[in-house]
Amino acid sequence: MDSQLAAKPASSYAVQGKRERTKIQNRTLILDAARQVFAELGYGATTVRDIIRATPLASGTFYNYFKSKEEVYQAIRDDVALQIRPRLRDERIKARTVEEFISATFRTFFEFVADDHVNFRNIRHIADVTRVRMDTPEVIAGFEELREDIEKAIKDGVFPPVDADFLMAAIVGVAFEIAERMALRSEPRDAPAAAAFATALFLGGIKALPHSAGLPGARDWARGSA
Amino acid sequence: MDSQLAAKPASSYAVQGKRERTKIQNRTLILDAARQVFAELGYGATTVRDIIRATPLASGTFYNYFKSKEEVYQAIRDDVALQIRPRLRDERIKARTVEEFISATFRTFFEFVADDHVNFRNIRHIADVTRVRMDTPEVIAGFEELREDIEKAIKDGVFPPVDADFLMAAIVGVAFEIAERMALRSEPRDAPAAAAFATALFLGGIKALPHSAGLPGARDWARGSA
DNA sequence: TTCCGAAGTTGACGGCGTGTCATCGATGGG
DNA sequence: CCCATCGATGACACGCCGTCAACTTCGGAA
Repeated sequence: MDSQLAAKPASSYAVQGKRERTKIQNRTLILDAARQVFAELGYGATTVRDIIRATPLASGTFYNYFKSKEEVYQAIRDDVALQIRPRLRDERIKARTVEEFISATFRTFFEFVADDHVNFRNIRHIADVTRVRMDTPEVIAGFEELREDIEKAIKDGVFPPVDADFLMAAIVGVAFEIAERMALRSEPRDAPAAAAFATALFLGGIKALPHSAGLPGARDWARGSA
Repeated sequence: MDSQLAAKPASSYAVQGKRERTKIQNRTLILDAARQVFAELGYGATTVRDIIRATPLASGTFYNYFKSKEEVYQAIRDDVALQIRPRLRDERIKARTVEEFISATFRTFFEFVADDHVNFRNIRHIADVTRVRMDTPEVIAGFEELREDIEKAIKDGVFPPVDADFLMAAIVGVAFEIAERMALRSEPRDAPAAAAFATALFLGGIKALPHSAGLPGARDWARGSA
């Protein structure tokens, strides 16, 4: 999307023209302001105007970078997803046992969340009472990576033949919901405790899961395509 | 659309004054229109004006019943929560074993979701790509009921002494996430399969959970009160 | 039956956020 | 040094928001 790979010929690698630099700077300006304002007002109450007002830019400029506040939010979430997905995948690929697979997944996730003081915590702490969770396509892609890795682990005999789709959903649900509870508890965040809990739950649980030999009906995840 | 029912005195017992009847009717009119419009446009894109336009009422009337579209949404969600909470609680109170507790919880929940063609499915099927989940106070109260019941079960020796808060979060996370996957799969909804999966996971998992004798740090759920 | 105060509905209005676009200043290749 | 192009700017037209004075309807009292 953005990127420094403008690949001029043999140029030194970071000194783009002023045009490109301002572009990156403005985008960053908007994203930082958005994080700030989302945290202050909550996602729902925030307007595009609130965001640009927290910026030296003019209102029209916003629309050169994003179509709406939703898109800004997605960009922020996608940032996080793109940071954490490779780490998770690396850990899972290394796993040779169920224990390693599950434990690495949860440890990585909860450590990341506990360390992340910018995105996760602030944005989810919405004003008033209602909670909101929004999964962007990039995040959903992370879920599907997890499912694929589970399917591969089953094929390799690391996992018993369970319903990979449901297992993925269960892991995701537990990860997010416990992360929320962990964040609610007083500082400092005890990521290892959260990881230990979730890991134990699944290690014990997976053994007990129904072995779906043929995965009846589990193959047809209705693709989003309407 | 009314008229000859003017007969007041000798009528059956539920015929309140016209004032009260219209009030109920208007509220219902708005809620039904909202369900409709949310399903059509998605929650985010819907405006209060869209809702009243799907109604014979004037825009000002809306605000005699709700403060905002958020409040309408909450009312819809709360309806669902208030329907399902007593059922869940009844089932859990009857439980004499871990197995009964977990199994009843998931069966009740997934059956409810599978049967509910009005609220759950339509509203959650937001346009485009992003998914949204919003928990109203009434829903959150349901979560806390579950936690209380777990705590009671621990005290009664039905459950091992685990972290009730995390266990509640895990159950909630799995329930919602698997419900979503179940809804994505092709008709008909296989609630028993979903319930079987989730139940097995937790039955196996709870045995393996760390026995938090003193629940270090688990006592201080930061209350929402700011 | 008639009357009147209270309850509730109506839609126009001022204020604000939205997304667009003509204008203009800055940039950088020739 | 010049000027074509890129992108920032902010005014504008439009629509939604929440309010409120005027009006309609209801129902109790005489």
